[in-house]
Amino acid sequence: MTVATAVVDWYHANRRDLPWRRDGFTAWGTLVSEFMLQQTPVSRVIPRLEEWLTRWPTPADLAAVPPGEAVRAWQSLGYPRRALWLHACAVAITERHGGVVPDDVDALLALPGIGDYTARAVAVFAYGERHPVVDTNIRRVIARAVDGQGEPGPPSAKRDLTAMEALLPHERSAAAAFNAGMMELGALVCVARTPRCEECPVRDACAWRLAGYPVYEGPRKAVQKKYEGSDRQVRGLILAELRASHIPVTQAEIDALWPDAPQRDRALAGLLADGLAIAVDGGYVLP
DNA sequence: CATCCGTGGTA
DNA sequence: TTACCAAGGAT
Repeated sequence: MTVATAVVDWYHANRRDLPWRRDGFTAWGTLVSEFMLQQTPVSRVIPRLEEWLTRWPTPADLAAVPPGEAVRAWQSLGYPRRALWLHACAVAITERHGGVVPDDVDALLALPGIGDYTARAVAVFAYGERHPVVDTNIRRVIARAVDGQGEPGPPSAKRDLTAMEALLPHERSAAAAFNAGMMELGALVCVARTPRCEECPVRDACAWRLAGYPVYEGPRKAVQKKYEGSDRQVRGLILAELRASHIPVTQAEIDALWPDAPQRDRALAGLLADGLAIAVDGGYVLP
């Protein structure tokens, strides 16, 4: 049995019942879910996703409201620029693609907020196209099972896609199941901290296991800066105030949110530059 | 290629 | 408590 077959069989027996895997889930739903899942865990995405798709069941529905409504409905999913990009995406799909989510990777890549991962994920999971998909889970599984390393090195789109392509089944539905299965394997079994190798469908072929689990010696990932006291935190505080208010938030109210004036000004300027806030008479509002 | 961009859960 | 981690993308 090949690695691909083992992963596909395991996936069919162990896949979680997630909203975006339901029968009849739309391509638009897939696109929204992929935006939300960019760096945000599944458990936090599910409730927001249901709300969004109930309120905006098609791209045209979202495109018809101001972008600030998207930012507000994003709530605390984090990285709120994604809400802005998703709204811009809905506008572009409505204007350029007749309201239909494209199935072509290059057309998807041309949309705001869609990069290499999301473009392929939509083409594969919404439309069943045959492409390799590479996300953080798959990079880790390949690093271990194929390369015999405990952690993936720095991302390299060409190398990662080549590695995935080499394993990808030819038949479209099998290829889609393999992509999903590799992601699910990385999410449930081949996890970052304490992998559950005894449950792994490819343990007998895993290069990392066969090599005796060598400790990773390559370049370390850049450490994420502390959130407490960061510009990100201040931006978050200001944006939460804008989301909560339906009238302009005054400069005085913003001043009360954070004591360090230069940092506060920097955060507000950043929000304005990103289009997450706009200055109006009497203060600041969502776009 | 490195850095910036939120927020919350977990070991 | 701190540090790491989570279906990335833009610049």
